[in-house]
Amino acid sequence: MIKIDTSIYRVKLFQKGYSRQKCDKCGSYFWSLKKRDNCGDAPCTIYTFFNIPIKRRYTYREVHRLFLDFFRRNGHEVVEPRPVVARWREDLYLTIASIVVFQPHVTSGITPPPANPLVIAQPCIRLEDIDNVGMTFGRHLTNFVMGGHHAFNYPDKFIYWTDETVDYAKRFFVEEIGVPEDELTFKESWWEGGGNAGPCFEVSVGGLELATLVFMMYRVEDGRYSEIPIKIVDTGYGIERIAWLTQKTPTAFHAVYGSLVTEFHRILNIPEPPEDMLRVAAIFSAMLRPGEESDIDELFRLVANELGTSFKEVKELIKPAIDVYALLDHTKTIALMLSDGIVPSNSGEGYLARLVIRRTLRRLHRLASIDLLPELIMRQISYWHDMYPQLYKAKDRILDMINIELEKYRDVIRKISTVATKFSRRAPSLDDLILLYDSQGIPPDLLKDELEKRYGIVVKVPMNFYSIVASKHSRPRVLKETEKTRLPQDIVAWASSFPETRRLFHEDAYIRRFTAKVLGVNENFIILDATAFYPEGGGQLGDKGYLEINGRRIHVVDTQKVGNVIVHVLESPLSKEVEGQKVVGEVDWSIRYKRMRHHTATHIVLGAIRRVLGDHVWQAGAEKSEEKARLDVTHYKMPSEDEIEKIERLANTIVDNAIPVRIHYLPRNEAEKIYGFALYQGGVPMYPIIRVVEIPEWDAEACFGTHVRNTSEVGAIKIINVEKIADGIIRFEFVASTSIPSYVRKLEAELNSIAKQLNTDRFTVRNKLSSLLNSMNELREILRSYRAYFIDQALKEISHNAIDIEGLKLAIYIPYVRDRETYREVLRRATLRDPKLVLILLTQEDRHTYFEISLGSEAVKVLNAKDIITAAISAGIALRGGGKPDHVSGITELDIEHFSDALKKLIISKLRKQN
RNA sequence: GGGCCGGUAGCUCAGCCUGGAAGAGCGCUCGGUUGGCAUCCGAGAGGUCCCGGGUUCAAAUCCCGGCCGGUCCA
Repeated sequence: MIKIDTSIYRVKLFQKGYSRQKCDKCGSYFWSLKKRDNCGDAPCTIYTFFNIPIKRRYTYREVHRLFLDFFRRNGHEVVEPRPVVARWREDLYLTIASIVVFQPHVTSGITPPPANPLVIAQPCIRLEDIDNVGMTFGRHLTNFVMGGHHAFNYPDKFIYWTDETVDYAKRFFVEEIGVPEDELTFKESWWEGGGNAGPCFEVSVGGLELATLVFMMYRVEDGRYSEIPIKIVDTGYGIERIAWLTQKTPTAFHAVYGSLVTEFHRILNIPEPPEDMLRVAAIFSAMLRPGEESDIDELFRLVANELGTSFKEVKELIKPAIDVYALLDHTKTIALMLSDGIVPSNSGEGYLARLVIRRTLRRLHRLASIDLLPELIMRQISYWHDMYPQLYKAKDRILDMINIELEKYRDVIRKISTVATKFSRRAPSLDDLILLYDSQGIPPDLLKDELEKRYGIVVKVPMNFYSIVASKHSRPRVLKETEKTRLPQDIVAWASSFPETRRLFHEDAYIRRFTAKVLGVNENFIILDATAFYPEGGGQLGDKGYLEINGRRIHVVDTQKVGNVIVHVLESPLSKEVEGQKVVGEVDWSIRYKRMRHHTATHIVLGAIRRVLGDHVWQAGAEKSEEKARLDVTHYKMPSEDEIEKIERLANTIVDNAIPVRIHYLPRNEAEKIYGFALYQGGVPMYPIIRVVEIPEWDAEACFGTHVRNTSEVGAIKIINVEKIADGIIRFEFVASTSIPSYVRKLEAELNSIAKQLNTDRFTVRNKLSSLLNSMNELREILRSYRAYFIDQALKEISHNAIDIEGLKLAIYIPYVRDRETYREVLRRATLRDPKLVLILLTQEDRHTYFEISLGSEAVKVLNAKDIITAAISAGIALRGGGKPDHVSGITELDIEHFSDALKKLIISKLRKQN
């Protein structure tokens, strides 16, 4: 934070009897009508709001309405809330605050706000404090509605600033909610987030922070602060907390979830704690410091003291109730995330959904049964259907996804029992536990329970286990993939100094030949004042073709863009002298036209997939080349053959219907209003005006690419491959138009070459193959009997040739078939049959002799095969090898005859020495 | 996006650290035992140790690259 002029906190309201005071506990400065010891915010105080008289009780929904109405009456336009998945942001997955709705386009000045000033009640999801939810009786939640009134002050247009903002807060709380004014405290503070910062007030009543009033006025870059031209009033009112304040229920969960609290208790078969106990606990819960888990026991102790009961009784009643509160919160968050189109996955935003689901299942598993999850979610869906109609609409899909996640979790539970047997003797170390959680998702507490139950083994799981795990992971930036250029750094810098290139391909996608002026040349990169060459973007590759300069023809091998400047990549460097001259360019039309058709085909296919699989389908990546198109989408399971066929058929219907493709330019706010955020399938453009490519009543996307005029030009669409590339992401590959024959030709060529290898034609290849397989099986049978016969003969030969030496038998075996599997079998059987046998196998290989020596079980007692090798080496024989006492193998430079003689001598002398 | 774990018989997995003749249980086939319910005994079939390179006399095992699955973190 930077040193700021604290006079910004001296707003007009405070002249009416407020005084600036310092908190005894945290040392912060705050403003209040009344003299106080502390800042009035948890954890500096316990909750006293239960004793503050408030005009009346308001339900959660009433507070919601009251908030919007108050600011509407005071000149703010009500703006519709957005999904909890931040589709319009490249750098954030979830909507974590109301201001997120206006970042970065409005806050950076690219787009005007939809209204100014405005008010919004934005559902938000924040997962940072997920472990504290429940424990703090509702101070922490993973989902909440942030009421925000915002004003954007431009240098030439001032709306309002600190005085009015603080005054609105006072009036809302005092006049609308009915809080006695002397109970309000305004704490001076500092806010930072999302690259912006500014001073703020935290508004509290009786220990409960109800609103934050931020005056966003700095940009933060590398720790440096600079003032921004747009000064933004960014406020956040906690609708849940305000409802809690007026209702004075023991917890915020009672105020928000009403009858669901009792329902959840009943379904989970967990008794509700007596209200007086709960209330005492709630009052002290203000002092809980999140993250300090020992605090929770301290809380139970305080409550037990206050009520004169035992610690044990308090803990046994309150602890399970805390779990119920967490489940109330988590199940609603899950429903919201899934209904807004998140698909659970092991990476990307889908992981965030899985994270909440896994935490919920872990708790359910410990408390009751994971099978209850679908029912709990269903209760949330029906309880909230008035505020969130999308929940009910997505009901079937939500349950489908939940059931898939349940099945995955059951796998984990099954794994626990397998893993537990590994630790039947030895308790797992901390490292073991971390490895198991990290790599297999096995929660340590569940393994601990299993081991204690089954083997009585005591396992210690440290309190801060999960933070130990988290600290083991590196943390790269939270950025989604941003558009990257394939140009060298210095070329990017060079190119950005040029004016915007006129985009002829947008004026008319069918322009192939054009005239333009050369603005700049740098080695083999060239920039023109206008071009019909499409630069890579939106998954469509950069154009190829050629430029004619002074009668010379130079190939363009690629086209890229740097901001609004288009850079042509030439095959060879060009002299700077051509700058200022006229050139004629021609786009390689055969490639470009195929790409255009694949691009339009991609929009058609996406529309078809969304209709067949559902609205949760979102583009996760795409590439369009001349030979095929690739489209990755979010979906929770592999589509069936049926669904794929349906998609293909539907897509081709759109082609056959010959629908004109419309392209229009719309201001961002208007485009979003008409088409929704589904516009941003391929990414979010950073422009005030959006280029919308629309296939009427089928698909509309913000898109930079070139498209055909009419869907019929796509010709036809053939899906050629569908695969799961990550959990929750399905890849579709398809070909369109005149690329289909080349695809078919490739298939034919493949089939023909197979047929040719099988010495047949492609129509009889199947028969040929099955007859080949048959004869292979027959041969295998015949081979088996030959091997048996061969082994039998070899065994006879060996026992016939074996000579007696010093109480053992020695045989040399030189197989005349090169079949390792067979002569290994000979070695094994021979030594098994005759325990006194020492069997030497020798074969001649390219440049050396390969040998194996096998000993029977009796022979091993007097002779070690490894010793034979060492003895041979010390006798000067060049050989390399090794093995076990009863079997060695190796190679030698000696030929078979000399080597076998030498070995024989060595073995005999060795045995003699021993006797 | 990054880290970690795994891929061996139809299934569940051991073996890998420390290289040396591919294993167990279940299932399957056959024979016996048993009135039946996960009966018992014996015999047998079943393998691209994920794929491709490398190191080595020798690779399921060690090294490199890839594919597939899982999982954690952002």
